[in-house]
Amino acid sequence: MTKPGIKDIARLSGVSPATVSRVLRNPGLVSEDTRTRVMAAIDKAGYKPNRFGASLRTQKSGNIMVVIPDITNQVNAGIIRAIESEAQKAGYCILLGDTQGKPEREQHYADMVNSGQADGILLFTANLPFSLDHSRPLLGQLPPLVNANEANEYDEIYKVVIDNRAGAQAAMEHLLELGHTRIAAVLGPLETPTSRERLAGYRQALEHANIEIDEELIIPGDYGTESGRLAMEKLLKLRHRPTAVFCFSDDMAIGAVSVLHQYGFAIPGDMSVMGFDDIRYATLLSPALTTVHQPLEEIGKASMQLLLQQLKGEEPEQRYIVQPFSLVIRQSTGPVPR
Amino acid sequence: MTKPGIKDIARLSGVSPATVSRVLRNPGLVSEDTRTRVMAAIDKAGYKPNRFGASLRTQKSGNIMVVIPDITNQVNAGIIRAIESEAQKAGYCILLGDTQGKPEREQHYADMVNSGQADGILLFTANLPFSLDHSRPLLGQLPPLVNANEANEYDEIYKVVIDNRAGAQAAMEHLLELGHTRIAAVLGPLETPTSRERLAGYRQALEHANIEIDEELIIPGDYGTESGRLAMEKLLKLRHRPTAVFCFSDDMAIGAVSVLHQYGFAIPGDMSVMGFDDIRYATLLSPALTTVHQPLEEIGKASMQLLLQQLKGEEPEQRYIVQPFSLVIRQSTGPVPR
DNA sequence: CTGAAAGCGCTTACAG
DNA sequence: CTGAAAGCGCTTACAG
Repeated sequence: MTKPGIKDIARLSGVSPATVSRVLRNPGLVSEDTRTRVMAAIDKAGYKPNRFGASLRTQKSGNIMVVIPDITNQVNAGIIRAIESEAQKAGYCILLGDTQGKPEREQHYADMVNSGQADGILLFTANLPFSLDHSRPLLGQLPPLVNANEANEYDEIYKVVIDNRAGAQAAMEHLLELGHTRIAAVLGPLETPTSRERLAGYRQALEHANIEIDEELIIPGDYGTESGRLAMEKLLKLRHRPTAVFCFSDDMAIGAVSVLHQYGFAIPGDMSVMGFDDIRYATLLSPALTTVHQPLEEIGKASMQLLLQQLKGEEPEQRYIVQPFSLVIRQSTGPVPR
Repeated sequence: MTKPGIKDIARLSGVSPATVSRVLRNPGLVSEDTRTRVMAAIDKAGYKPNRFGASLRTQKSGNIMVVIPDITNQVNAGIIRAIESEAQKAGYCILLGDTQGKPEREQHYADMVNSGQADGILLFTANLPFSLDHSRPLLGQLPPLVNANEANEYDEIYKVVIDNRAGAQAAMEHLLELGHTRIAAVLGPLETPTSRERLAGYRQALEHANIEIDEELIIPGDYGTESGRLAMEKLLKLRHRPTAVFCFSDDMAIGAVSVLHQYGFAIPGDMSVMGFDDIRYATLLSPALTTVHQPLEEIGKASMQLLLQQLKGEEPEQRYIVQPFSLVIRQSTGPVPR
């Protein structure tokens, strides 16, 4: 028999299709005797319920859309891994949407939720690709949705984040304690609240230390390795160079380090380098990278749980889940050279 | 109106649901006049066809299952990115299945194709998670399927690969030309044909050069950074150390390099290190890693195209697509120390 | 070029 | 505990 259907199983086990369905969805409603008989037929025939029929009836796809700017990014990939694992446990599948940073693709993936292909959406972007009527409460207009590791401007939206400002402050305090006063910052995209928060932490730490902020030391970046390289090239051309640089991502730190090595500078002898993220490679660099650790697995898990609660129709008690960061001091930072 | 259906659009534009469907699926069959009227209604109402209804009728999900052992791996992630992009262009969505190396999860994801949730499957693993009757031709028993970047034992199965043996040989020849004769190999998992091919290339190159193979220099590994570290620890303990090491992945090379740095060895002064993959970070290491470049984007594209052809019911003319590798010589390899 | 009708494979409220 | 029936939202062969 090719591809048995629910009717085939019903016939094989001498019950109605309704009962077969119950055995699968709601076994408690069926007598044990019937249940074993039906299960035997299902196993024997290798029956897999066709999801379309069920989905059409229940209007649930069993899918979750994950929208991400770049899957090759280690931070994103680490979070997705945890998300996927949690989703699988809960019986959901992950639909992957790599936007490559393009808003129209974001839109396209958001539409899949509208067309019922996914029951909820996990967003790694700051942008909210849904048309909103701002005069009405936001939550009623949106599908089950969680922002993972990237905040957005709407307070009402469920999100899982770390305290980026405090993370940046902790990083800066470490550098300040080492005696650095000329500390450069290599930023992430300033459209993202995450990056703005880190910048706020940077400024705040310097202000607390009564160090005047030199805007020349604040270099734009996009979290990518190449922008770290470019930023370091710029910093090295300055007449009055910094003695430490705080990169808002490990990738940028890796780029910065490669430029320093290229020109023969010692790290941290000539310049200290601080990253952010603690990706898998951070500890393997030479020197091993001092950085701010983000708990990717926990962020992924918590995001999924927040979404799962919404999917069940529950109202999660908190809109924000803040995961703890930690400062990981390795070998790329050291005392000010003199 | 909440969530307009095809009937709503039909009523709004004064046609039958059948015609609305035609406008969307097969506009050529509809008069221009009707088409514009219907399109206007669709736009106005913000109608998105519900995929379940269509899927149930057509028995096509519009999804492609991608089964991958580890999404955080840079090689996999790079290929997926291209796959996702191609899939999107062709109107397909990607269902992501990270198996975390567990066969039961592989099985689970393969089942989604059986239950109709995906129309085809892209496999990054050597294993074939389908029950097969080996007395019958293989292809009739399988859904549309492509092996991406990892071969398996079945010749009949569509796959996109590079010539791993030749890649390994090219790597070895480079080291041999530099005068190395004691060259260690750090292997990938030997269940995978990919890794076995690379090992064959390693052996072949040494044989061609009339160098006796020292089995002590062949260290098992799993492509991960940690196994690269472990392998290098072992090699350094040898009484008669190698002067070069060929790691079957960049990740292992990165691990090996970190151990060499840790103990103060110069690269390539004391030991040359060769990788395989050319991940994004290879060029940023210090020293920049000499490695075998795999064209990830092309592999992803070709895999998707091979799958798309099957999905259209075409028979692709070739079962194998072999993508070109290239040897990228950077700074981590140099002449034998003396 | 268009419409009426059948049916894809399930689930579930209803009745018994 | 179980069955008959309705119906989820589409698509498409058929008829005109």
